[in-house]
Amino acid sequence: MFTNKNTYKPFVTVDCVVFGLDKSEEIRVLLIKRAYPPFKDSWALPGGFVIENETLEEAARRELHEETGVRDLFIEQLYTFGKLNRDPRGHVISVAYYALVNLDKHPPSASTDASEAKWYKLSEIPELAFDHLKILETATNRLNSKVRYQPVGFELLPEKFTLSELQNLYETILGKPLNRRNFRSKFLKMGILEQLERQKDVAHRPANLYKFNKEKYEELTSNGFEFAISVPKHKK
Amino acid sequence: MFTNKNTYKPFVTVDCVVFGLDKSEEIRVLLIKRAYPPFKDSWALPGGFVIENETLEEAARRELHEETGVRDLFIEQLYTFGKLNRDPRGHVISVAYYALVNLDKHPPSASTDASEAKWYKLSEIPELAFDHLKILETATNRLNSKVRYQPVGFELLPEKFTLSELQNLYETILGKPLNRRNFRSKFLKMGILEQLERQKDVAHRPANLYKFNKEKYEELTSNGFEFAISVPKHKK
DNA sequence: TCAAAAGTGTTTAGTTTACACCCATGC
DNA sequence: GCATGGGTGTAAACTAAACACTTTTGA
Repeated sequence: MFTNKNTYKPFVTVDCVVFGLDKSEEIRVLLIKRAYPPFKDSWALPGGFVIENETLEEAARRELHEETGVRDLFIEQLYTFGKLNRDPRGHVISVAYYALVNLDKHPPSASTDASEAKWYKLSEIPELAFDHLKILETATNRLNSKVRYQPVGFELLPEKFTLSELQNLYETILGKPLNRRNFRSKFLKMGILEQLERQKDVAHRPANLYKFNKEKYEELTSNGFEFAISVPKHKK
Repeated sequence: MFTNKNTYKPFVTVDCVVFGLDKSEEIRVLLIKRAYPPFKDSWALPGGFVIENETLEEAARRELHEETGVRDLFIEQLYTFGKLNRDPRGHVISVAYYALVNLDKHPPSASTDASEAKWYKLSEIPELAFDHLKILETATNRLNSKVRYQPVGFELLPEKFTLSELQNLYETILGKPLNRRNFRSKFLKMGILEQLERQKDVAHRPANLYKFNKEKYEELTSNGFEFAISVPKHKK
């Protein structure tokens, strides 16, 4: 070791903002009820201390699995929070991640470490421990800009989805109504959706199902294609 | 303290990618020659350990000042690097920042802690310590997308600049030639540039000088304006 | 036959791209 | 008077936005 033995070390945690889309087509966030102090019994983002021999992303995935049972989801680093008084235990730096998941695959249940885990609608977030509200706000902002420039929305949908479901997702995340015809033609013209069979047993004209063709997306991208969803300026 | 005394703590450092624009209109990066092991005498990004009672951004600004003498520049968090073997001293997590600065204000000199500091052209980066090349690549990618969607380019220019200087900057960062008339009309139409007096003592028709009107930009932004510079797809 | 959601075409406005010539200055 | 970079107008192609009616199914 070359470092001075007295080199100061803050604590390092990871926290995860897990976004999920339920059947009612609302975005929800996974929160856990803290089983131990500080903030015992408060709602908080799943997360915890980074341990030895573990990268940050590994820590995020481990904590998510331990506290909520979910595994193998789309995850990306969000921001690192290092304000001095964000944690009563001392100088605790939190590397925040956000994750996207489809709720059909990961139903609202599974809790092990934490005393409870629950999917909350964005409009009904309870008071949160630490600076977790700020982390959550940072994550929703990031999600909002991310869906416009990268095809991450599909992570929230089931593998097969209708164009209406896709549009609903975008409207929910962007908080604005989008024109149906423009939305459809835009996505279809991109050529990144693979058309599948039609819906069955719905009480209306059955919609076509599609899946996201990742290979095609990557091929187009490497040829200069840029994924972008424009948001009308004058509609609220 | 509520934490178990045995809670594991990695080291936490900050590293800064400082971009500067010199008079020859090339982007340069500030590197320091390391005065101590590990990687003694190697070139590296300025940075160092986070100390007590200090936020991450404070640490980044302090290290920058100590090692290179520069102060008060535009700085933003980039990404946090936490791979296990990125530092021979053990588990060292680095929170990276990037900064933008005009080289006229901060000439290539000032070194205190480090044995040497130097502005390198992006095309002539020497071998770097740790994973600093990766951090630098992450930063150039970020700068590339950032200038397209936020008016940060002005941070690299002197307060008063010509439209040609602005265009040069964009061409350098984006790595593509832009059409002069389209570039000019686009920026002028935005209404975020304030026209000043003309250049003096140049051996050609003197150009108009402009400055970035931040208040105007913020006013427009709050009314739905979105800053965006499109990059022609078919030109290399 | 009705309700419910799917699907479709066209016009208009705005933006992006591409292009070539004259202008003002110092030397 | 010439070299140097500054400055301008316009047409064509494309993209975004706005709009209303018909189709298919299950109940």
